Amino acid sequence: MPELAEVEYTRKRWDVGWGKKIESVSIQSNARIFRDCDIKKLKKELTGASLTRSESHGKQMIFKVRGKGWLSIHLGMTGDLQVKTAKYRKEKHDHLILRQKDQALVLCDPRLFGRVRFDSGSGIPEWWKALPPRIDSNEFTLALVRNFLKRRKGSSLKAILLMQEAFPGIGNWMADEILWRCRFHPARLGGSLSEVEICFLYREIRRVCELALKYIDRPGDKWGEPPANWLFGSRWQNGGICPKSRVSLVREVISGRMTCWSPGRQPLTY
DNA sequence: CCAATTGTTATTTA
DNA sequence: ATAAATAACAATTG
Repeated sequence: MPELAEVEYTRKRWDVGWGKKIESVSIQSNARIFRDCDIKKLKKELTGASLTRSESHGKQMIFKVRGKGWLSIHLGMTGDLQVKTAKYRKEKHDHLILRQKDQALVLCDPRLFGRVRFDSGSGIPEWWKALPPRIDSNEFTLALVRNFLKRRKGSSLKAILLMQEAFPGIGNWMADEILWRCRFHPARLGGSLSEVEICFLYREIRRVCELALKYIDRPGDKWGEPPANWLFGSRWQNGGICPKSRVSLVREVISGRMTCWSPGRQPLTY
């Protein structure tokens, strides 16, 4: 479910717990999301500590645990962070609950594709520093995109945009949105783009990320939605209409992922 | 019972 | 050997 902007929104949900002591920690210890994690250590280090700051990077989130280390969370497909009252009772898919005096910080994840880890030490973990350049940073350059397309010249554009080692935070709906704006068929191969088309792709990747944050990551109990003239609002229901060309949208599996595209503006021509 | 799900990764195929 | 495709992971919903 969550892509770059939804992750950023969700990360901030726990901001209300900053600096407040974690009185107790409850963990569903056999959950798959802890597969990279020493659960006993996690519980020991979090109990009595407090969170002091956090950030996100693509689909990853990290929380600083004062004096102890770093808690990081990937939400997978169905993960969510919530804030409940102090008396909240654990529900079926809750896996980590940080209980504070006046509230409970809850991680729930029905499908368990998420991932939790804990790193000791005061400096941010090495693996975090080694993440690929954020799409909104100066290090995310046209040359980076050009080289990556060349390296993956035999893969579809759809598959390429989903590769987190180059496009951290882009997921299924954002990939479709970018290709729809560029007017590229999602099955086109990475090696088929002209220099001008690569520039186009680069620009729309940056723009969709920037605008997704603007529309989705806004204050309130629920994240926002992009405007009605995006593909986003029409892509899920069958028989959706392309907001630009007014043609019926197609939903089909491309490179193993359900993909929505518009025959009215995304021809499969090179 | 069958199909489908906004993510990642191990395994298989080419 | 590499790159790309596919299956698998788990749980729920239509």
